[in-house]
This record gives sequence, C-alpha cells and structure tokens, in this order.
Amino acid sequence: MLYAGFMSAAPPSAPTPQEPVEPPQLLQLGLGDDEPCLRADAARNRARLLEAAAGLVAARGADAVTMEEVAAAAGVGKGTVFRRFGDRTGLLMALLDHGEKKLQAAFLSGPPPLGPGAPPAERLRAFGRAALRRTVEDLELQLAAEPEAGRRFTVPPYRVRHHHVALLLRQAAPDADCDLLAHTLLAQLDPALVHHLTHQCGMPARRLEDAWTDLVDRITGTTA
Amino acid sequence: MLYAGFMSAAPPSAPTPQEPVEPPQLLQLGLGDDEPCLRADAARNRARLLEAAAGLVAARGADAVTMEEVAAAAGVGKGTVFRRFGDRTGLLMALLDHGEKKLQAAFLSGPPPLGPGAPPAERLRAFGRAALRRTVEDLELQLAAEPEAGRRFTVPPYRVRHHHVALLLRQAAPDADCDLLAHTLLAQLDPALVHHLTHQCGMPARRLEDAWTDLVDRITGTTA
DNA sequence: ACACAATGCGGACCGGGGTCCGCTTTGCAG
DNA sequence: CTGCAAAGCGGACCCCGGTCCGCATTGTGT
Repeated sequence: MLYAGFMSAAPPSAPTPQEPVEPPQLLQLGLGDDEPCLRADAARNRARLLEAAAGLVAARGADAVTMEEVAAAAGVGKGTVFRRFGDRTGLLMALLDHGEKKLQAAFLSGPPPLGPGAPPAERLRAFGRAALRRTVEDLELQLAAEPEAGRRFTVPPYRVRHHHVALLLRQAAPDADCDLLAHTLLAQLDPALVHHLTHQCGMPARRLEDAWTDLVDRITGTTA
Repeated sequence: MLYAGFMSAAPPSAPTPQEPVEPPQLLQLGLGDDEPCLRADAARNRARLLEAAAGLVAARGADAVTMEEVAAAAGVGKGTVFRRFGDRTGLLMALLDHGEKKLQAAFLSGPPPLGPGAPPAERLRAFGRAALRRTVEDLELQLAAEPEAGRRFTVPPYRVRHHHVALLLRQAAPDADCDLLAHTLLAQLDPALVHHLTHQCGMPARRLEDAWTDLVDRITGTTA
C-alpha cells in the first residue's frame, strides 16, 4: 500500500452531518492506506458495489450505467453508493484505483528507469511512456471518471503525479518554474486529450510517446 | 466577423428531427458568420436570452443560475433556450463569444507582435500573454462554460487557438511535432488550470505569464 | 448476555438538465 | 390579401445524480 485512495475529502462544504467519504485523506504524499476500518457490513457492501460497477461498466460502457443500476445490481440502496463513494466520479475513480496504485508503486519505488536510480530526465521519459500506456489501457473509463472541471487538479492521483514530475524536473531543469512546468507536461497525458488524438484524429499511440520524449528533451535540454 | 460562432454542430446523434443549433459550422477556419438568418421572432428571443443570461450570471454567479430561470427572465419557454443554444454549455459559451472574437481578431489580423508581422516566437509569447489576460478577465464564466471532458478539444474557439499556435510553431520549431506541441502549450492557458493556480495556490497572474514565456523559449530554442 | 452509542442503511424525495410534440407565428408565393 | 409550408415556440415530461432522515445493524463496555 503505497499511497492512498482516490476520493477527495468528500463534501467540500461546511461540517456536513454526513460522515466523510473514505479516508479523510489529508494527503501527506507517499503513505497512508484506504479503508480505515469499515464496519463489517459496510466493507461487504463496498466490495459488492465495486464488483457490480465493474461488471456493468465492462458490459455496457461507463456512461450507459446509472448509479441506481449499480446499487440495484449490488443489492443495496442508492444512498449507500453515495455515502461510500461520494459521487459518480468517486465510484468510477475507485474502479481505477488499483491500476493507478500499481503505476505509483512503479515510479515511486520500482526498478529504474521508472523508479529511483536512473537520471531524472531518463525517469521522466519512462514516466510518460508508462502513464500513457496505462491511460490507453482503459481510456473509456478514465474519460468517464474525469471530475468536473474545477477539481481536476485537486484529485489525489493527479497530485501524486504532479508531485513526482515536479520533483524530477527540479533536478533536470533547476532553473525553470518546475511546479508549473509539471502541469504542462501532465497535460499531455490527460485522458481527454489522448482520447481526442487517438480516436478522433487517428494518431497512433506511438506518436504520443515520441512527442512526450521530445517534449522532455526540449524542456530539460538533454537528449537521449 | 472573423471566424464563427461557438456552438459545435448541435446534437451529435443521428438525424435529429430537431433542427441544428446555430450555424452547422463545418468549420473552414477563418471565415463564416453566425446567425445564418434567424426568423424575426427567433432573433429577438435569442437576444433577450443572452441579455437575461448575462444579467443573471453577473448578479448571482454562473453556476447558481438555472436554465429555467434564464428562460423565465427572458420571457420565453425552456425549450426555446435549448433549441437555440443546444445545452447549458452552449449558452454560456455564447456569452463568451464576443470577447473570444476580439482576441481572434487581434492575433489573426491585428498589429504585431500579436498579429502578423513579428517573428513567430515573438508572436507566440504575445499570444500567451493576451490569452492569459482574457482568461483571467472572466474566469468564473469560462470555468462554468467548460464543456464535458470529451468535447474540450472539438469546440471551435479551441480549434482556432490550436490552429494558430500550431502554425506559429511550425515556423519557430520546424523539427517538432507541432500539432501535439500546440496542445501542450494551450494546456497552460486552460481556464481550469489558471483557476486552480491563482485561486487555490495563490499564484500571481504574473508568474503564469512568465512561465508561458519561458516555456516558449525552451520549446523554440529562442530566447526573448 | 445485555444495553446502548455509533455507524451504516435504504428508498422517498428533490432539483435541474434535456426532450418531445401539438400548437402558433412567420413570411413567401400567388 | 390570403393560404400554406416551414420555422419556431413552450411547457409537460422524463431521467438521473444527489440528499435526507427514520430505522436497522454492529460491536463495545460492563
């Protein structure tokens, strides 16, 4: 368990009487664990919901599935879904959690060139390739899970990626505004963009990878 | 009239019996005109709606305004709003149309360094500054108008900007994948990102402008 | 074993976006 | 001026995401 769950800290509004969704996630990047100790029935329902959702999504496509259907398929009430996952996006993101954690594991503590050990520019190039591949894997879901505009950058998986890229950049291009530059780099991995380019413009995935590499080279000044 | 309206070509689904929204917009970049010849009453209602919407948005913020309210305030039925503008996003975008056209005018045919006449890298830098300023101007609305994930890159104003940036890039960095690079550059002007950085991270607008300039320099290899 | 917080459950309910279709208005042709 | 097709109108309607709150389940302390 490397990092943390997915959900943002539930209802952003003032002291909701409703309890928070999943872990409060104050986000000290790099540790923490989901499911802080769910009550037996709650845990069971969570599992059922995830399974039901996965099934329906696989069968009919993410955006043809309604929350009520998922609840029904899992044999629970609609309220339960929302209490557990906050909102539709939350549920969808939970479905992606596993894959994302694996990627995080790989770049935070896996073997080089993705993990520590390789030179930063090299790691950046590897990161892009890996992330791109992961995105292509289940583009559809990833697209459907995209949070409403305002939250795109606040959601934990994005923050982790951003943190990582910024870190590498600070080593590879010390004189740049790395925080901002990291956002720019990440934009090239945005599922919506990847979808647009591959599905609507018919670009091969390979071209995206090459462009990433080239971009890293230009920005860091390295070539490799 | 420089370019064209805002709406994408209405209901993407098969031959809707409903007529298309605004101009079909087959989008030959650079010409065309809105309101292809609305019937008298339709034109009147369109104007009323725009006015009503602008008023409500200004008064209470974009996302506290419902379509039904706008319709009521304009003294028309809800159906009319949707027929004219397609969907909520369409209406909001129409509200932004004027400002966007002005910007387009400036970089397509205005005076240098924004318009033709200056060297490409220079024009790029100017473009970023101008776009950034325009975005900050009415961030709130721009944010609320953001189309659902899939369409972000298909919407006319984005396409125009992309086309323009790609064009300049082809001159300033002929050996790069300019189409893709253009998307990357534009990502730094994304209203959602600008909002995040300025409002949630407290960055001054100035820093964004500097980062843009720096990014252009790194990508084109030029300096200043 | 029992009581009693605390935690979770579920489904009625709400609000708003988007659709539909029978009726009205427009404006052109004769 | 009149008739008539096309264009436009509007509001009842549907659907779905999200909320709420009285009731049921847990599991802990004694």
